[in-house]
Amino acid sequence: MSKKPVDQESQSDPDDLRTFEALSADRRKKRTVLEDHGINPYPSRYDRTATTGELHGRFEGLEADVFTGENARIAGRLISIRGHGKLVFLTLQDHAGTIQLLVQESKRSANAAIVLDLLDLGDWIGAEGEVITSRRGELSLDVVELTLLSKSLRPLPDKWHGLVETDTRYRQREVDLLANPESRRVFDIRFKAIAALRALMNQQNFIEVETPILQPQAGGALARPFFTHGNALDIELSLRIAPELYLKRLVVGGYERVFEIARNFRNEGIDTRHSPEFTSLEAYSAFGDFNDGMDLVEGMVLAAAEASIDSLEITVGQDRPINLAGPWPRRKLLDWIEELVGQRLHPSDPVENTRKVCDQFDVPYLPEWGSGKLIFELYDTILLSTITDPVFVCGFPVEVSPLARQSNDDPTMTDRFELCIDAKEFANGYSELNIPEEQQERFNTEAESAKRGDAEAHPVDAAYIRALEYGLPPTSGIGLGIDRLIMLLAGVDAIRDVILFPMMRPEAPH
RNA sequence: GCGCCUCUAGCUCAACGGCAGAGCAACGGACUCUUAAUCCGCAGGUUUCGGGUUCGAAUCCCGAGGGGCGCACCA
Repeated sequence: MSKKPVDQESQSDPDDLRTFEALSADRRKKRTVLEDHGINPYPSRYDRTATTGELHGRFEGLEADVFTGENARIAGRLISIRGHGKLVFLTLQDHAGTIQLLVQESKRSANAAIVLDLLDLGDWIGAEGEVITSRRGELSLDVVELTLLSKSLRPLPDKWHGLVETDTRYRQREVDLLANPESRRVFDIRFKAIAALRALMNQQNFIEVETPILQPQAGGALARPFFTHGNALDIELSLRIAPELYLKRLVVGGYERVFEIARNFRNEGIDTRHSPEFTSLEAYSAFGDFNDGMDLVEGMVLAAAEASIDSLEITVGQDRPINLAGPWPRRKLLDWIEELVGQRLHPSDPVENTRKVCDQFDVPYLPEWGSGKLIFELYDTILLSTITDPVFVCGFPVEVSPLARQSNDDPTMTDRFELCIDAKEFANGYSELNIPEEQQERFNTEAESAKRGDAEAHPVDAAYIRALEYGLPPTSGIGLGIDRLIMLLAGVDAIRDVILFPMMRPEAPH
């Protein structure tokens, strides 16, 4: 053995390496030193007297270099340190925002000096002192006492760039939230919008209910479900794809106005606008029809916008301005299609004719689809993409609406609408089909397509038919896609940016 | 499912066939008004993983894994 390896060995002393392990070890070591000073790095509680938001609210507009004479105790995460020898500036972040701590050697306690010396970015701390403004005029706490509330053992992301990698942002949302203000902004919009929707529904006398997520048979929408197994009953269960059928059974039971903010699960593709797990708000209201549904949806979206962003002007992505100002136009689907393709189409048309139009516009189709489904495909591919500002598209073929009531003047069409904004569907609603025999027939038709291999056909639901036989009043039903609404309000393009913990492949073991 | 792109220090990014670098964070030091503080110093790497080509690979090729974006299905 030569001398060289010995030198290398001493240089690779773990204490000297600045690898992640060493960064973390530094912090553990500081924690130990704190304990040596008799300081508990994980105290059980802290009495704060104010939040950053309260302080900024109360003392906004003070001149520079003001001593208010008022003491405060605040708590939060340490996100920045700017040292000047005997004077140190800290930035503390709590749920409401940030505030500057000014720690002067001449003012701080002996304990505060020890804690200050052993702090790391990311630590949770409590600070007590006088509310002042700095010479530059920034509201600050002139710190007398510093308390460590919880030691952070991992280094924070770059304070300027934050956490950028989408993979890590989604997998470790807690880090994304603590490091990226933009991410917090998006979720604040989400929580405010949902709270506003709840408040609106309560105010309109809707009862909030909960219906099964584990169901013997998933219905209420056309989608592929997830399956699981229930051990106790030894049965196969589906995760719900929509709460619709159970909610209408509650209307049968006498709850005239019900709604549910429902997590739905669909075993389908993941992309920027689809998540296997997503949230919808469905509401059912006895004695109304689909026109009432449109009124309700418009009110919901406007209330959510007002509460969360206080604006009806939105820019989505880089450059897609949307104006939410109502009232929103209500346009008949068949009229609009006629404008786009240059001829009047109808579900009762011979299917060859409708196929010809689809060919003309490069809209692909399957041989078993009738004219109604083909018209819907034309809507989905060539009409939807032209929409920017909100519009209700009204009147959909029976063939693609197995749970909607037939129009009074046209048995091949239903009283159904979709709300479209920015080339996406946001809400769906209709006058509910409440004639048991007719519903049974619709189910039978769906069962036939299932037999032909359509994995998304609506299953026959005997319990639902039985419920209808007890009598469902005329009912207006709507479903609003919450995630897409939040995307719109926050102006983001990816559904995973509005879901706290989106579904990801499990992390690879190290 | 198919195609394209991507993975480099804890974080954000360079280097694109020729010694693996910077900023932030860290560590040591100076500093009582900074706020992306500043200044001096020091350190930090299995370039996602496994093969291959080459005198030489972060770089080129093949494969695996993670992620992203399109297309298809769906809301």
